Amino acid sequence: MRDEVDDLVEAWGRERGDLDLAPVEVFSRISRLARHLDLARRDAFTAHGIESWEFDVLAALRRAGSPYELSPGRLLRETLVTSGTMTNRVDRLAARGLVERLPDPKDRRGVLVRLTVEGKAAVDGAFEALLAAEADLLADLPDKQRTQLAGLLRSLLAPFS
Amino acid sequence: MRDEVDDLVEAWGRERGDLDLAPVEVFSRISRLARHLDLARRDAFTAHGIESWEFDVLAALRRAGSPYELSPGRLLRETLVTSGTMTNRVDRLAARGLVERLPDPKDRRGVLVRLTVEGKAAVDGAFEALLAAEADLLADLPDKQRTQLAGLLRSLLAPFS
DNA sequence: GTGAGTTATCTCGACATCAAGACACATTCC
DNA sequence: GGAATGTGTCTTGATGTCGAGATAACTCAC
Repeated sequence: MRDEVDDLVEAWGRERGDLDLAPVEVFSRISRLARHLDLARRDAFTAHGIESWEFDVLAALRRAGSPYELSPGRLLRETLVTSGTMTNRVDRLAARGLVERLPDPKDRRGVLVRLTVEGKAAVDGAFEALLAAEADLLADLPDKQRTQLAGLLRSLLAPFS
Repeated sequence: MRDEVDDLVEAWGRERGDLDLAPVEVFSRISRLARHLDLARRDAFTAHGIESWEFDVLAALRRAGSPYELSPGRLLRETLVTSGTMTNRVDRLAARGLVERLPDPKDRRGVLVRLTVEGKAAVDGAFEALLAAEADLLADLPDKQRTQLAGLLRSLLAPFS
């Protein structure tokens, strides 16, 4: 079975036969899979009326557990965006009624972002759709190989933690 | 060895123990690795005075082989951006002297974008730096496992081609 | 050849993001 | 208690991208 990256490596090999292209075989596939996954996510979420960036924020709140509250600062560290972006995102999510802003009782500078009942329903539905879409992409890979793949990816990712 | 995704899966498991989170073990790692790789690319390219988007365009031209010419349309299909973006990118690359625009002798509507000598030198240097950075990320993974990983990723990616 | 439909590129307005800085409040140390 | 420093959030301006539309030129059937 051949994929896009085999073509890419072949083209580079023709032009730069002096270089060891083994890293490309791994990382170019990771980049491309990430791009395809983004599209699959977008589709799965669109069916539930939310967008990817909305899911990222709502999911962080959902994972925090009841009462589903986090500070904007914590949210931006979880989602790896800047503070300006997070202000904008929370504004729009609040306008849609999926989250609400509360004053932090412990710190008068602070704010807490809390998932509403509607927000919880939205993120739960979207997450189930995402899992279904991802399971689909994995359908052809036997369990044993999937586990092996997860393990290999973990050892690449672990140094970053 | 534990990574960020183990924490993520654990958190979801606490909240949604009813769901099979196996797909997350694969795809969340792929997304995160892609993000880390982007940062590593940025660093490697910065040392050579170019940016990631510049590399994407220059590399497509470089891979095409001598005389290093492609149409804007072909370039946007290779790099997956829209036409407005490509016009902007070619403008800026031409202003920096890394590419030049030529009329297409075969089609008077058309334009060819050609790598200059400076552009070729820039992309070759940047590609070597990228390979070195990627090889670094793979340093701890034995050859055999790297090959195995590439193979598993290929079987995930192949359906998209 | 002429006209309809297609293809290639560029232009332009809208928008989300980023990065830097402003502002308010907390905390610490003297 | 008061000054200096730290922390948390929001505001602002610049930038790159997208997407729709405009223009020019090609192709093919008649």
